[in-house]
Amino acid sequence: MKRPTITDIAREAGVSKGAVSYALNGRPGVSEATRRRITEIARDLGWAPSSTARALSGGRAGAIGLVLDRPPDVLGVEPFLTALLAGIGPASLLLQVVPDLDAELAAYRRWRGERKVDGVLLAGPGHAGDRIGELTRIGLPAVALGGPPGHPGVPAVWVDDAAAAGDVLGYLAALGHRRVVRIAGPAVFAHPRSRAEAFAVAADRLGLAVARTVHTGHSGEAGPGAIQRVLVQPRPPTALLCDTDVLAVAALVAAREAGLAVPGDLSVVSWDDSPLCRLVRPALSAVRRPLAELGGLAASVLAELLAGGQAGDVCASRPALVTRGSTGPARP
Amino acid sequence: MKRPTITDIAREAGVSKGAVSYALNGRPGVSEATRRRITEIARDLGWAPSSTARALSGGRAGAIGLVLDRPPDVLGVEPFLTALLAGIGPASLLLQVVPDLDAELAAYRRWRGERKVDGVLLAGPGHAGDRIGELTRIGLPAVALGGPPGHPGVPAVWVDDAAAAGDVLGYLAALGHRRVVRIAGPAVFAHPRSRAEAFAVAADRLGLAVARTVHTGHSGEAGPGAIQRVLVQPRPPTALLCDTDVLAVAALVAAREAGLAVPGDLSVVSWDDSPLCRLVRPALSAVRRPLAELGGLAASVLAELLAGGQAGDVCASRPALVTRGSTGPARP
DNA sequence: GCATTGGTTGGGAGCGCTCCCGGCTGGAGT
DNA sequence: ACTCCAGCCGGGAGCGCTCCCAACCAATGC
Repeated sequence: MKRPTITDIAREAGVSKGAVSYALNGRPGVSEATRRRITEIARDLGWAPSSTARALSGGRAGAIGLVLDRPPDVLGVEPFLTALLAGIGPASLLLQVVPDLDAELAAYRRWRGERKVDGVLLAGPGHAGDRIGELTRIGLPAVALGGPPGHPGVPAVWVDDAAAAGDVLGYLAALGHRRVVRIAGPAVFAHPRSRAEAFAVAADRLGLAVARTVHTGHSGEAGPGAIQRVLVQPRPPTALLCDTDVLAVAALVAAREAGLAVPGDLSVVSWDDSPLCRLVRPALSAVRRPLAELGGLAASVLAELLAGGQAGDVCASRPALVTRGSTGPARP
Repeated sequence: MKRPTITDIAREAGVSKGAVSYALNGRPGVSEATRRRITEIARDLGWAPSSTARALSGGRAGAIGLVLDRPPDVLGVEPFLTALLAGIGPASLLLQVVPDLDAELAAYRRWRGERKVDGVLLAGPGHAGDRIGELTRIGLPAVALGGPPGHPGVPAVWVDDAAAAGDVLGYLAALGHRRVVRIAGPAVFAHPRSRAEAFAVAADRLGLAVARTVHTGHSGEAGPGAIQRVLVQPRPPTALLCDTDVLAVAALVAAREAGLAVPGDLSVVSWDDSPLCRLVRPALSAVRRPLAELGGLAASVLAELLAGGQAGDVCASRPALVTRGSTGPARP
């Protein structure tokens, strides 16, 4: 019950290994008749290419890597991971979870040294430029998920935050909201500065009275406290735009504890949709980002980069605003 | 800037490739002095073993696989995934997300055919026995995460549900609860039947008046509705034990809509801890399963299985009950 | 009829590693 | 001083594939 190799096929077909290799890889060098015959024999024998042998010979590993840098309590990474992975599809994705940046870089170095992956996807909240710099020094091709764009050699694949911010603020402004605060947290697959800019630009265009951004810590507990402080200040916002679904739930909790009705006194929008948004009451209005598409794009851009093509930054399709029960007209 | 190979090291050290191989793999055949010299040169040259070459030669891929069978709306898989991965550590883990069982089996077959992985971790809610059967037919060594135990050739690694059920029900009984309903959902890395039995046995031992299990659908929306029906029946339960954190949040929502106070009228326990449990109000009492440990155990059991050892079922350390605000004395 | 061309095909050298086999060396035994 | 048995080490085959090179073939152009 040994697995067949191209040598077996060659012997069976009465040709050489080389011919079989060319035939099965669909490249020129064999006649159409021979190719068909070889293909047929390969199918009959149940042949499948040995990825290890191919990798050794071709110098490519045939896999890409993704390291999740996960300080223990950063929330909200997970729901997106599966969407992303679903988008990547059947490409071989080597995954590793590490506690900090050093371990992340060590993982890249190890993968590079052992030739386990051909390239990596850069993910997670707040990937600073130095991470990209170190990565190019290591010599691993990479694609940055969620930006930042404009980095030479490391194409970014991201979701259009400007469009999302425009949609959300436009919707809120139409409901009469004039004071909107953004709660910034550890958003995944999104570049924090890009969101900040998008928010500021959209607010400016709409002429909102207040459009601040409040940063919460990265810990799980920091969210509710920071939000509560925002809500009890003089002239509090009438709407909150939260970077993650978990922060939005925290906003719901904080509002209830401050005696504010949602959406009567306060509207809440999550800048990330998830099953959790549908589950809570009131259900959260949310921006649905095309994460599966993002994953697919990232994989194909990386593939093009590996093939030697000059891959550039690419933006996924426009995110959609899903309105549910957590948003309503501003109290006059 | 070519990467060094053992041939380079051999030339540098004035020995043969074979000696270098033995020296660097710590196996007998070279003297201690030579070994040290070779090791030093390898370090100076920045040598790292090529996993592909090693895989080709050794017949081993050096990676294990995990397929997530994810019908679009099954909730609650994600938070555990990262914990599990963190536990697996630096072992190479090939991950793929597929839409259904057929695709899952196809992925196994492909991995097997291309020799991409040496074995797989079986995960996800409700892995039926036929999945295991098909897997052994494919010929891929596997370890079942969360059970079921007692399957020849496919060792199970699981968390002690019986202990958890005993702890939770003992705690609730001590608070005066006599009617407890378990809300069963798509729990991950847990065998559903094992939980059902554990729950029944523990309830029986404590002599509880009511200890039913109510099954919700696998969809995200089915949870709240089913829970609501449980709460409005005559002689409703005074405590709910929910299989997942998301179901527990759904219980909180349902209780509020039914006008029940938590924990005044109803206690809620989540049979899975997560950051979400800490975030909501009241914070959810929960069973904390040692998932990182589970991941580590699974990886080591699989490694032993691959090494030819006769690996048996193994149970992770006892889960801990974390009490928070969602549980209190039963209303008399 | 002969050299030239373009398309096929066979042969074989790697890719970097593991592991077996046989030759070499040293020290102990007589 | 000679044999003998270890322990070390060099040499090389093999893993399954890719890809280069040379040999071959038929058809064409003169």
